[in-house]
Amino acid sequence: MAQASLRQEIREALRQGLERALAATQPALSLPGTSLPPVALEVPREEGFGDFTTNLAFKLASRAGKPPREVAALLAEHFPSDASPYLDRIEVAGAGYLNFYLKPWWLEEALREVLLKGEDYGRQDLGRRRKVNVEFVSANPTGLLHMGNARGAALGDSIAALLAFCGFEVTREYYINDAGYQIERFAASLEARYRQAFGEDVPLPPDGYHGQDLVETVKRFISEHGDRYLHTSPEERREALVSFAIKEKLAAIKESLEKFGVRFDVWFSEQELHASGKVAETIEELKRRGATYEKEGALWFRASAYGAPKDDVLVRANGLPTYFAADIAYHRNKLERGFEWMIDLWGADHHGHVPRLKAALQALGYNPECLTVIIMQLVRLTRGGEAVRMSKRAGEYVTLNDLLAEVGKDAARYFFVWRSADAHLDFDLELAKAQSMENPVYYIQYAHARIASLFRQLAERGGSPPPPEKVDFSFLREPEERRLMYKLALFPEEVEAAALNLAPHRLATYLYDLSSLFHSFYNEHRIIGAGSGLEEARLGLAAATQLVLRQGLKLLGISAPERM
RNA sequence: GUCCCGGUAGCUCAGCGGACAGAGCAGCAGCCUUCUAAGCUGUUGGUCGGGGGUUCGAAUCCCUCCCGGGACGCCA
Repeated sequence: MAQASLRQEIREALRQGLERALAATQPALSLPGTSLPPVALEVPREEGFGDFTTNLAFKLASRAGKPPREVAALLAEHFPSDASPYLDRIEVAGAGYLNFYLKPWWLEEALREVLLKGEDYGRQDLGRRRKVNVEFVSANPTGLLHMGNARGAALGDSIAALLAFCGFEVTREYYINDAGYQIERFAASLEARYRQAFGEDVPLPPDGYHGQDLVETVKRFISEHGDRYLHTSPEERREALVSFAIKEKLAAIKESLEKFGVRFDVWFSEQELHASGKVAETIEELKRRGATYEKEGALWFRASAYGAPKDDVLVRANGLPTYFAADIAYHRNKLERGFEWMIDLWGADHHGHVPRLKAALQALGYNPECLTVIIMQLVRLTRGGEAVRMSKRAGEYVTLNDLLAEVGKDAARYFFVWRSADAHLDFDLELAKAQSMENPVYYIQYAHARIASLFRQLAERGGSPPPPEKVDFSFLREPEERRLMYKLALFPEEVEAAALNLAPHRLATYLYDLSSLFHSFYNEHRIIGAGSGLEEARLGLAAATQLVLRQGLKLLGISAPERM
C-alpha cells in the first residue's frame, strides 16, 4: 500500500496546524466560521521563500477588515508549536505571505526516503482503487494512425499510467468504430478496388477511401479468396471484404501502438454494441424519459433541454441509429461496467460533441461530471521550421509508423506530451531526431545514462553503492546538492498534480528540470573520489536521481538507457 | 453568424488570482590533463494581442475588439 511521502506528511501536518491557528485567531478576527477559505499550502515559486507558503492571510484580510500582513502575523503567532517537528520557523513576508521554513535535515531524510522506497517512491493512494476508464485513440479501423491519433496515444497512455501510479484502478480502452456510414464508404471503396483488380472499370465512390493501401489489402484478399466474390451478392461481397480489411487494419494499428509502447486492456467494438441491442435499448430509455422527439422522419435527442446548445439526431430517417446514439449507449455501458470516472481523449474537431454527450448522460439520470473529455489541439509537423504538408483526402499523410521510423519511440512519446493538450503542437522532426543538448529527450536520458556510467566506474574500481541506511547525507551542503535534493523531494507532489490535472506535460517539464539540476551538480562536483563520507552521500544522491528519472520516464513510456 | 482552442522574449512553449513574468533554442561571453563537453556557467532580450472592468492584488477572472487554428452533417 502506497503511503504519502515525507514532504506530503509535513504538508498535511502544517495544514492542520494552520487550521488550528485559524480557529485560535478567530476571536481576534471575528470571522464567520462557516465560509472560511480552504487552507492550502503551496510550493513557493522562488528559492528563499521557504519550503511551503500560503496566501491565507490575503483571503481573510478583507473579511477581517485588517491588512494582510497583520492577519499573517496573527496566524503565525497562533500557529501551534507542536504542529510538526520538522518546522524550523515561520516568516511573514511580502504583502502578507506566510512562509514556512523546515529544519535543514528534512532534505536528508527525504533523500533517504527515495532510496528506501525505490520504485515505489512517489506512488500514492489518491484514487483509493476507484475505477477509471481512459478511452483514447479510438481511430477508425480504415487506415493507419496519424499524428492526431499518436498524440492521443501518448497522452492517454501517460495519463492512465499517472492515475494508476496514484492509486486509481485504470482501464485503457479503445473504441473501434467498425460500424456506420464511414464503414459503408470503406466497404464500397474496397468493393470498387476488388472489381478493378479483375479489370472492371468501376470508379471509386466520390467520398470513398482513395489510399493505395486498399489496393494492397484487396490483393491479399484475392490471394486468399480469388474471384469468388465477383459472383456473389454485393452485400455478401462487401461484408467479406470489409471484415477482412478491418481485421487487417486493426492488426496494423495494434502493431503500431505496440511499437509506440501503448497497450490497451479493452478493445470495444461499436458493431458488437449494436448487435447486443444496447444501442436500441438506450434509445428506448431516452424515449421513455421524454428526452426525444420526432422531426422530419428522424428521432432527435432534446439536448438543448439539458444545457447543450443544439439538439442532435439519434435515429436517421432511414431508420439507422447515428454514431451519437451508439456513443451514448457506449458510455452508459462503461458506467454499467462499474467505472466511476470516464476520461475520453478527443481531437479538437469533435469538441462540439461534448455538451451533447454530457446532456445525454444527464438525461439518463447520471451525473455528467463522471465524464471528463480532454480535447486535444492539432499537431503540426515541421522540419527545420517548415511545415510538412499532407493531404488526407489523397490518402497521403504521415503515419505513426513513419514517425517511429524517423525519430524513434522515445522522442515521439516525449514530444507529444511535453505541451499541454490545449496547445497546438509544433512537432519539430529535426529537433526530435537531434542527438544533442537541444533535444530535451536526449538531455533527460543522458542524465540517466551518466549516472549509470558513474556506477559502472565505481564497480570497476571495486566499489558498490552504499546502503542508504548507513549514509550520512549531512555531508551534502553545496547549493547544487541541496537544490537537487529539494527537487527530488517534490516528485510525489508533481506526480499528484500531473495526475489530478490530467497533465503529463507537467511531469515532462519536471524531468527536464531535474536533469538540468543533476547536470549542474555533476559538472560542479566530483563524486567518485570526493573523500570519505562525501563520496557515499553523493553516490546516494546520484542513485536517488536515477531512480526518480527512471520512474518518471516510465510513466511517460520512455526508456531510461544505461548508456548512450 | 454561433461555439471551442490559442495569441507571453527573435522562435517553440511553461505559468492560469498573489511576492521583481520563467525555460529551452537562437544571439553574445566563457569552461574539456578530471566520473560521458550528447554537459556546465554567465549574459542580452518582454507595454504577457489591444481596450475597458472586477479585486487589496490580474498574464491569470469578466466584457469587448483584433489576429491565427478548429468545429458547426440524418459523417465519425
